[in-house]
Amino acid sequence: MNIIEELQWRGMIQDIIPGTAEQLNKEMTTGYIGFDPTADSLHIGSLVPIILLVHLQRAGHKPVALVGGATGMVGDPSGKSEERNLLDEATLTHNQAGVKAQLEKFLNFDPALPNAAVMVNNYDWFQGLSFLSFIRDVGKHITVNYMMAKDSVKKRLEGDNGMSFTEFTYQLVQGYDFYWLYTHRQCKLQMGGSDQWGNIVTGTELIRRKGGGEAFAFTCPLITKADGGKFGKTEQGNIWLDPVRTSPYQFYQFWLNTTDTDAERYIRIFTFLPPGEIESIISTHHEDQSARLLQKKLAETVTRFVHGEAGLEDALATTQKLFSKQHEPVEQMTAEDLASIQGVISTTIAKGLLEQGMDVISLLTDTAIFPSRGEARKLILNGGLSINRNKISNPAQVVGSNMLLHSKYLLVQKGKKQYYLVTAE
RNA sequence: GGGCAGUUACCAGAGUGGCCAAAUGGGGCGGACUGUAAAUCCGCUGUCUUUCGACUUCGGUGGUUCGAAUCCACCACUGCCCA
Repeated sequence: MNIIEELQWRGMIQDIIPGTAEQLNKEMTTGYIGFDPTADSLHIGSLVPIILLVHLQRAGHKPVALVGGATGMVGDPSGKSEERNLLDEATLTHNQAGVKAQLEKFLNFDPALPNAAVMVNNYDWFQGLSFLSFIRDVGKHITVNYMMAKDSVKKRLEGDNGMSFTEFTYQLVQGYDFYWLYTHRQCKLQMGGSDQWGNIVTGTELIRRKGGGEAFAFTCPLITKADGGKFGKTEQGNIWLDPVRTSPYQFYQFWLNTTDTDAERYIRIFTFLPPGEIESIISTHHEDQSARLLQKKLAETVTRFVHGEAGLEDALATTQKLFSKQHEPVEQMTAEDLASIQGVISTTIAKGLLEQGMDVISLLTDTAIFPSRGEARKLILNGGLSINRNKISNPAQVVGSNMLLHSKYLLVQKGKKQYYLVTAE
């Protein structure tokens, strides 16, 4: 299986320019993907492009990770129904640094390698480029008709939010990136999400018209959920790659909660397990779906990839403590068990308050487990709240220090899966 | 510059003087059932309050009125069309 065949098997190729596979078989090829610095951490959605670059490098090609310092200033209209807000320069600089630091963990930048990964920032070549020379040297080669035919543009013209000139220009800006990398770094391949196809093709077009060169590209389908919901979102918000924002435990839980149908697709996309192994895991899973072997393997593998062995161990240990003996009394957990729970949202409360006894609702809002008293009350009335695995059904319930486990902890559950550890101090 | 339309809760979108904390749908959260799955059914979804109820909200600011999301004036923003 060559790299393209493998990626096809994994369901990671949506559109592809003819000749791409041949180019990759022919010689070591430099390929790039752009990352937008819209936040100071990448999230799970960016994992796919990262994985594409890793596949590329594993196949012996040279990956280039482009941080979009310049494109981030413009705003990509692809897939957006509204004009984006522009980020200020300070935020962008900060975000670029964060994104860069994360990318460094996944690719091998060792300069001794012939196909060492490289990181570039398109701000470097845009910063000195004047508006006039851009429209003369770049804009001249692409017609407005061509640009308007793009889906991302068409949608916005049809919708009622309009589109600024700035966003309209985006595809040229990104197209120029490809051209620049083609001429300066012999980069012949661009990859990306399928929403990038239009931008990518503008790049290959520019390379062809302006330099008479040939460039290649393919895109990966956007990751969806079987139920049509947004991928990568939970009650807590986005799933980030930064362990400070999303702990390894929460990250692991995200994957573990994947539905059966999604898990079969995800394990191909998000892990590097060889096809044979994936097929055998899937068939074992079909024999006994309740064992959730597939989800466990997926969660384990992806967590290890992103957070390393130590992060995975924390995630597994916490999962074990919280879910494996769910029906046993919580008193069996030792103080060490509780103290070492990693990654669960934890808060503190003054011990004095508990000694006097406080009502549950105040406890829940004081610890920020709930933003409002009404919401806490409603959840209790709906039967969704437990403390120390005992359901609380009375909103007026008083919590005293006698409820503290090892005279220090309270294990609060919002629903079945969301745990909070409250420490009295 | 001119004309027209619009701005409502997380989103979409009703409401056009009191019955409006504001229909409906989606999303979200919770419960039951399960396998920390799916499907299904049920509840909740502005803040405070055990309940009654009180308070803040319908782009902004003023005004008319006993009473405004609803009427008027001005401002801001957005879209469409004409120049």
